[in-house]
Amino acid sequence: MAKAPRFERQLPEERRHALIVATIDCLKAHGHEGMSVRRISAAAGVSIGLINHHFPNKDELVAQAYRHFNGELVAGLRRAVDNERLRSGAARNGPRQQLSAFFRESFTAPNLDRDVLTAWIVFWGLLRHSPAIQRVHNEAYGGYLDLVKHMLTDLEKHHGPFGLPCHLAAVGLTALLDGLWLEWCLDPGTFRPEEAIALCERWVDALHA
Amino acid sequence: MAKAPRFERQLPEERRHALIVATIDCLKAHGHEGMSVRRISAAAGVSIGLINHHFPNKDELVAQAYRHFNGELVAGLRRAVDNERLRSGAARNGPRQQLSAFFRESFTAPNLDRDVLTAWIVFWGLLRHSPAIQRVHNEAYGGYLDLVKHMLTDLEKHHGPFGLPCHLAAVGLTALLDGLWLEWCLDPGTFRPEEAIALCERWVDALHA
DNA sequence: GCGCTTATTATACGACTGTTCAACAACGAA
DNA sequence: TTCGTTGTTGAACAGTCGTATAATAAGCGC
Repeated sequence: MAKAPRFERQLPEERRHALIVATIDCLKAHGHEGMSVRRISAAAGVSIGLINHHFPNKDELVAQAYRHFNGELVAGLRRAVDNERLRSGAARNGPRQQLSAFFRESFTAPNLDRDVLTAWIVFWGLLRHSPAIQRVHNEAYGGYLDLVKHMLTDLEKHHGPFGLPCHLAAVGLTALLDGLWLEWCLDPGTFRPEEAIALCERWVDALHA
Repeated sequence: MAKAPRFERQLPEERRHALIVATIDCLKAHGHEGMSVRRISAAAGVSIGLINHHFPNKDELVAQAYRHFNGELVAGLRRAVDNERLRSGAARNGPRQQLSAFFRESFTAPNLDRDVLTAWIVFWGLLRHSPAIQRVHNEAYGGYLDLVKHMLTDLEKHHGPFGLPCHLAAVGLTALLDGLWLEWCLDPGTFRPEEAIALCERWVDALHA
C-alpha cells in the first residue's frame, strides 16, 4: 500500500492565488489581527514558510491581496452595469438605467457586507505608511472612479448638461455611495439598503437643475 | 544642592487625561502601530507600567481615547454652528447659515486632516471586535448624527418641508459629508475643500424639491 | 525631621510577530 | 529506477506585544 503524499506541489501561480484568497478571507474575518503569516498560512492550509517562498515579504502579499480585492469589486459592478446595458426588454436600457443597476449592485450582497468593510479598513490603514499598498491603490482605485465618471458622462450626453462640472459630479456621487456604504456597514440598523439606493437615485435626478 | 526629583506625581485624573492625549497623538502619527503601550507611554513621557496602573487594560485606554477624540470633534462643530447662530451682522443667521458654518468647519483644519483619518481608521478597525469601543461608539457617535438631524429639522421648520423624510435627509447628508471627507483624506489631490463645501450646499438646496 | 500613602519605575514573563534557512519530499525527466 | 529540480515544511531567530509584579520615591500630614 502506497503511503499518501504529505502535501501536493502546485504551480507557483496557483499557490500565490490561493494565498491571496486566504489573505482576503483572514482580513474579512479578523481585521487587522488577521494579517499575520501564521493565520494566513493556516487558512490556506500550508506551512508558515511558504509565504516567503512565493512572496518577497508580507507587505507584498497584502498589496496583491488588495489588488485582487479591489479588482473583484470593480469587475462585479462593471458586470452588473453591462448586464443592464445589454438586457433585452420593453424598458430602454440607457445610461440612467445603468446607473440604477450600479446602485442596486452596490447595495446588495456580496458588496454590502460588514466583513468587506473590515477588510477595506485594514487596507485604508496601511495606505499611509506602506509604499506597496500605495502603488496598488494608485493603479486600482482609479478604476472605480473611472467607472463612475464614464457612466456620468454618458448620462450627460443623453439627458442634457448637469448643473455642475462632470468631474465634481463624479466626486460627489462616489462620496455619497461610499459614505452610505460605510455608514451602513458601521451600523446596519440606521437605515435600509433600499433607502440608500433611493438617496442615490434622487441625487442623480437632481443633477439636471 | 538638592537633587531634582526623578519624576513628578500627578493626580490620577490629570495623568489619565495626559495618557489619553498621548494615545490620540500616537494613533494620528502611526496608525495601528501607534496603538502600543510602549509608544504611548513614550509619547506621554512616562514608563510602560503606568498605563496599567491608571487603566485596567489597553483596550479601555483606547476606548476612552475614542470618546475624547469624538467628543472634541463634535464639540468643535457645535461651537462653529453656535458662533454662526449668535453672530451679529447684516446677514440673517438662520438654520441655513448654520449649516453652511457646519460645512466650512468640517472641511477646514483641524478637522480636514489626513492624520485625523488615520486615527479614525484605527477606531473603525476596532469597532467589530472590541466591546469597549462598541460601548463608546454607541454613546458617542449618536451625538454627531443628532447634531446633523437637529439642524435639518430646524431648516425644515423655517424653509418648508423636504421632499423626503427628515431621517433620510440626515442619513444622506452625513453620508455625503463623511464620504467627501474620507475621499479627500485618502487622496487630497482629487478635489479641493471648497468644492466639497459646494457639493454639500447644493445637496441641501436640492432638499426642497 | 519621620512615616505613610500611592504614583511611578523597571524588570520579567509568556505569547505573538516576520523572516531565515536547512532539511525534506513530490514529481517530471532521463 | 535514479536523478535533479524546486515546491514545501517546520524549527529557530531576534523582536515586539500586553500585563503582572516588586522595588522605588515623591509628596503630604504630622
